[in-house]
Amino acid sequence: MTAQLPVNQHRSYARAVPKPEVDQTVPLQLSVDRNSPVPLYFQLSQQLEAAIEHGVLTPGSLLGNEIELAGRLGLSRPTVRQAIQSLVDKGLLVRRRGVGTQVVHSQVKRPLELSSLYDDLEAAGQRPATQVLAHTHVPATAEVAARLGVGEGSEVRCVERLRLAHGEPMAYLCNFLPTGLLELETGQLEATGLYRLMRAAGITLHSARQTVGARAATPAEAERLGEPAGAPLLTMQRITYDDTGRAVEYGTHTYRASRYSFEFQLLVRS
Amino acid sequence: MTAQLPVNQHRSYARAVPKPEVDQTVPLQLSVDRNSPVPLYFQLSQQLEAAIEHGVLTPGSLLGNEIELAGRLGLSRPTVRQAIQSLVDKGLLVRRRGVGTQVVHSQVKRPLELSSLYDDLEAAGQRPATQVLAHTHVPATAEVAARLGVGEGSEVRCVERLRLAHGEPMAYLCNFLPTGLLELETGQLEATGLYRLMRAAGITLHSARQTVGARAATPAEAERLGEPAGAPLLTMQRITYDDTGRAVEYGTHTYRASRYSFEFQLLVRS
DNA sequence: TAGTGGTCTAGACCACAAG
DNA sequence: TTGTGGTCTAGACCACTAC
Repeated sequence: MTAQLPVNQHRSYARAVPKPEVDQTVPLQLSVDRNSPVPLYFQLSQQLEAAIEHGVLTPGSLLGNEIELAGRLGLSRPTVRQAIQSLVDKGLLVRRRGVGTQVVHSQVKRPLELSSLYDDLEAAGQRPATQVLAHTHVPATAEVAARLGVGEGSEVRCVERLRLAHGEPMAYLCNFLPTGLLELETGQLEATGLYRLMRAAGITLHSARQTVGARAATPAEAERLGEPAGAPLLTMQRITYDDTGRAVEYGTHTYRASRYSFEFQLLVRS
Repeated sequence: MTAQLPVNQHRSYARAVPKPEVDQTVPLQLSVDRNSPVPLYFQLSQQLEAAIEHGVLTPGSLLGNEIELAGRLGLSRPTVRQAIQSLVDKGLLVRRRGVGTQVVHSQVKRPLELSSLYDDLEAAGQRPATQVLAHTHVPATAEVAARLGVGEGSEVRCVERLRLAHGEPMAYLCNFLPTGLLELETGQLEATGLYRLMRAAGITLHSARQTVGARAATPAEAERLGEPAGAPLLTMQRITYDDTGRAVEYGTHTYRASRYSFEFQLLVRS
């Protein structure tokens, strides 16, 4: 099924509260395949997202109203709304009652993801490497037990790693995991990131609580990361939960502040 | 309208992949007021959220199925689904096809909000105060112009503030705003936070891009914040956008790492 | 096989914004 | 007044899970 969607372009102008102004209409090719196993609303939202990404739907442009769009595609209005809503949730579209649905103006990227240092480095073309400094089972200290929700003194897995990029140390990672959660080989830990291994083991990561701070490096930390003594370090502690709410990982990480910073996109909850 | 909702309690046990186990049933009081202007799905989601918050719905417990719940409350299934979905989006519930809807196990708090240092301090009972060090209009440097999406050299508002708690400096805040966006009195800036003033001026904050890092304090910065020279500082840069996608604020902040850290909750996008 | 959530329809009425 | 999104209904069929 295929439809030509007229898109009303909007040219913004300097003003405290800009009003939408309709300038022209651009045809937008949309279609859904009812024989596909992909849900119809998802097909539509992906096409709209691609159109926004590729600039076919320009920032500020108005989508046609939902009823007409549904009619053109042969879908019901709730289905079209579901597609649009998913993009509103991603921050790509804004709805205004009595006005319409507009493409957001800014270069909004992705909402914050549960970031993996390994993936971040790889995406930045930094060729990450990992040295496993220690991989043991230890009794949980009071702090670790509280974070992981296990009994104090019960056995937990402890992994200490040094993450490098281009052969230079970037961060020191210390992680604790409940025993029995997954099999972990030291070789695997040197080849990829912890989150990938957990996902591959069938663990569905759901949420995490993070604390980011800074402090001066101790002599041992400075030595480990190749920084001068007293250099500023970026610190991150994180507890990660799976979809049943169990804590599946507690980590204490220190990053060379001269080499790394956290960047993320926030959406204001409405 | 009132209904008794039976809740199947779930007792978890140590296991790599825990299965739900039904132990007992707890009645849950739910009702909706059809004469209220508050949407029905919202009334329901608020009551469910309160029940989770207060421990009436315990972590791991199963909600009854959607059809039955709809019948008990005299609502349609899509309305009940909308209520449940909003809590799933908040990370409070998890749905599993063929199983049911469960309360998440962990102490998941709020998803990440666009944080305001002023509000954070106030919520922590720290009695925040602000010193306005400068409040001027200046030509935009290339960096500020790029961040705010205005022409280089065009006039922008510049605000420099020192944020204190209990009379102690906590952070140095330097912000740039497009001119004409809102009226700002120095007195207002000393009484509350910038975000509150922007919201009060009718600006709908929508998203922000943040970078968090660390570095050693310069002598001037150390002096300003009452830290020794070379002390580690936590730095944050932020561009905030409104719902039309315009950049409405660009800020460069430095925090005393000994006094402040960022804490936030992440939900893994699914 | 039975029960669950996932998806979808074809309507309806209302609240809000704009002209 | 007109048009938009916001909410709601009463069904339907399907996919997945557990027994």
